[in-house]
Order: sequence, then structure tokens, then C-alpha cells
Amino acid sequence: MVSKGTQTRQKIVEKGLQLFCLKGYNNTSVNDILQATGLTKGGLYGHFAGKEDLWYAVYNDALSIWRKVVFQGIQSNAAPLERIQTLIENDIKNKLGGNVFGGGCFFHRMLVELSGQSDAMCDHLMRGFKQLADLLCTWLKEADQQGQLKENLDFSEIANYIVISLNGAAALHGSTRNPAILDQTLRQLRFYIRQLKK
Amino acid sequence: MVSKGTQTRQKIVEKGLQLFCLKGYNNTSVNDILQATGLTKGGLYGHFAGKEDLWYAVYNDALSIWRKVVFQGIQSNAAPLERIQTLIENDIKNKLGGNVFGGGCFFHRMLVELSGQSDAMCDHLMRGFKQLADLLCTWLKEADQQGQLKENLDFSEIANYIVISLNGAAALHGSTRNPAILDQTLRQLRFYIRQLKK
DNA sequence: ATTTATAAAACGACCGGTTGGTATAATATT
DNA sequence: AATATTATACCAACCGGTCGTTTTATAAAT
Repeated sequence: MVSKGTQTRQKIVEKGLQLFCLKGYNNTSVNDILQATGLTKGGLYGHFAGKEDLWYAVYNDALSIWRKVVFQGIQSNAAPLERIQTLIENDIKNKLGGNVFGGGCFFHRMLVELSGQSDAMCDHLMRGFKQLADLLCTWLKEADQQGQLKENLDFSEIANYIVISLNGAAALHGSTRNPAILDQTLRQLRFYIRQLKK
Repeated sequence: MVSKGTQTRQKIVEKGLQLFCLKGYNNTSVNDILQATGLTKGGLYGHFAGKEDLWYAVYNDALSIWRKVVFQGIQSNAAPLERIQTLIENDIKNKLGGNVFGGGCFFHRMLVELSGQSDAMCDHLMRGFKQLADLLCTWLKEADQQGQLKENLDFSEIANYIVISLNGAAALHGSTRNPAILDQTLRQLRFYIRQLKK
């Protein structure tokens, strides 16, 4: 049985994730979170040492949600380029478009807002993006070993560029809430990846 | 002769632009700007009605800087695709890499941070991005009329995607300050545009 | 099943400090 | 002297965070 404390802690994290995505970190006050959860100061600070501590908990929650969403329907035996396409589609359609974070991409928004404010938090965020790029890079190399790609491609660079494109889409979609941005990015990224093939 | 007041006003705008780029809008206090300019409250509020008012002045300043930087060396008689390549290179190398805004891209950073906080400011920012996309779209159509492009391309979509990529590069470069990100984006965007050709 | 003891959780007043902003006085500039 | 500009002092509101207390949940003893 799950204790009451664990439940409320989870509720705080969920509401925090929503608000951070919707309004940003600095622009979300602890009071905003209190209002959203129905708690009071003392109640919240019994679960977290501070706002920044809460942020790390929110980050972990966002990460596990992201993993669930973005690896959906990806079989390890599928063709590597197929896996990349599916991951991109999952990221764009399900993460950004699916409103899983309550609007916008938590990771992108936080990365932009917190840069120049907290190196520690930024490092935390960058580690995630690096892991994603590394994974894409591995899959690209796999596709290359199967002889599917053009000659002299820089896999690491391509992987980074995909991550960059996804971040750009997150930026513009986060502000405009225009789903066309996601469709367009997905189509153009598909086109781009097709051009890598022999 | 330029009056003293105009000079200090300009200094406030310049320092404001720097700080907003470096630390973000919410995380930059009016006191930060006072410290950077050597002024006091009264001095600043004689020139601007408030922080938001100052922001609009900073926006205009950033826009005129951006125009100067990004249209460098673009002749109207050059081939349209050539113009696009030069604009992208200017934006990436000179704007993002050239440290013109004191680190990071003002427009991108503000768009992300202010979304969900001020619709008016976001609209202001989005208008600029839309104009850029429209210009790119016009140039693409021009290239198409000259018979240089593949069939059945969606020019508006391609233009948007370029803007999206530039924003993604701004996001990751702004946090990491890694110039490799800019080089990589520039090369991949060049590759992408090359694929549009017949 | 009811009572009792203990621990977990939530409350709400309060803290020092900072926020953006204002009124007024002093000082340059013209 | 008139005006434009800057400094000083101050404001209410809000910020993140602390603290002692009260309430509520949980489990042990009856």
C-alpha cells in the first residue's frame, strides 16, 4: 500500500511539472504550486528541501515519462533507420503534440531558461540530450554497417542536428501551440533522413 | 549633437540586451541593470515607464542589430538559393557565434521564456520569426521559378523548418556555448538545402 | 473492534530579503 | 533661469524558506 505522503509528493511533482512547462521555472512561484496542489507552505516543504530540490524531482519524473513515450513501438530487431524515424515521430507527435507535459517540452524550456542561472541544473539537462544524441549516433552507425548510408557522413553531427531540430520545433510549438509546426518538422526531418540513404 | 539623456538611454538598452540574453528576463532584475549602467532607480525610470517598457526598447534594438548582421553581403541580384545560404551563414556565424547579443539569441531566449507569461511580448517576437520565414519562402519561390528546385516542394514548410533549425541551434548553443554546434548545424542545413535542388 | 500510543503529514503565521515601482529632492545641461 | 536628468529615500507586494503547532494516518495493545 502506498502511503499518503508518497501520494501527495507525487501530486506536487505532477503539478510542478505542469506549471514549469506552462509558465517556466522563475515565473512559477512556490505559491503557484501550493495553489495547484491545495497544500500550504509547511506541507510542501515537508517533502522537498526547496524549490530547486523539487525541480530535480520534477526532472526525474519528466525523464521517466519521456522514456515511456519516446520508445513506444520501437523493436530492437527493426531496421536502425526505421527506429530513428519512429523515435522522432514519437517525440514530435506524442511528447510535443500529445500534451504529456501540459504544454511544451520540459527539457527544452528549462535548458533555455536556466542557462546562465544554474550550471548544475543545465548540466543535468544537457546530459539527457547527449544520451539521446549518442543513441541516435549508434543507430546511424548500425545502418551504415548494413550498407544503407551514403559515404563520408558524420554520424555524430547528424545525430546532433536531429536533436537540434527537435529542440527548434519544441521552441516554436511551445509558444504558438500551432500543431502545424510539428507536422512540418516531422515531414522535413523525414525528408532529411531519406537523403542520408544511398 | 546627441544629448546626454539619449546616451544614457542607449546605454540602458545595451546593457539590458546583454543581461536579458545572458540571464533571461525574469532572472534579470532592474537592480542588475542599474548596477551594469551605474545608475539608480530614478535615473532608469526617467527613461522607461517600467521593465516591460524597457524590454520593448531592447527588442527594437536587437531587431536593428539583427538586420544589420544577417543581411550582410546579400546582393539582390544573387541567386535566390545563394541568398538563403548566406543568410543562414550570417545568422549562425555572426549572430549566434559572433556574440553580438552577449551570448545566445535574444529572440529565441525571450520567446521560450515569455511564452505562458506575456502573450503581447510573444506575439511581438513571433512576428519577427514569421517575417523571416516569409522572406525565405519568397526566395524559395524565386528559385523555383528559375527551375532550380525539385517538384512538389512545400516552400512555406521548408522556410519554417529552416527557422526551426536555427532556433534549435540557438537553444543548444546558448546553453553549452559549444561553437561546434553552430558548425554542425550550418553544414547540415547546407546539406539539407542542397537536397532541394533538382 | 475499540482504544491507545506514536509517527507522519499538513497547517499557517512569520522571517529576512528582493521585487518592480514612485515621489521628491538635488544636480547638470542648455 | 529653465529644463532635463539623476540621486535618494521609500513603498507595498511578493519571493523562497523556517518554525512550532495541530491534525491525521498508522499500527499496537486491549
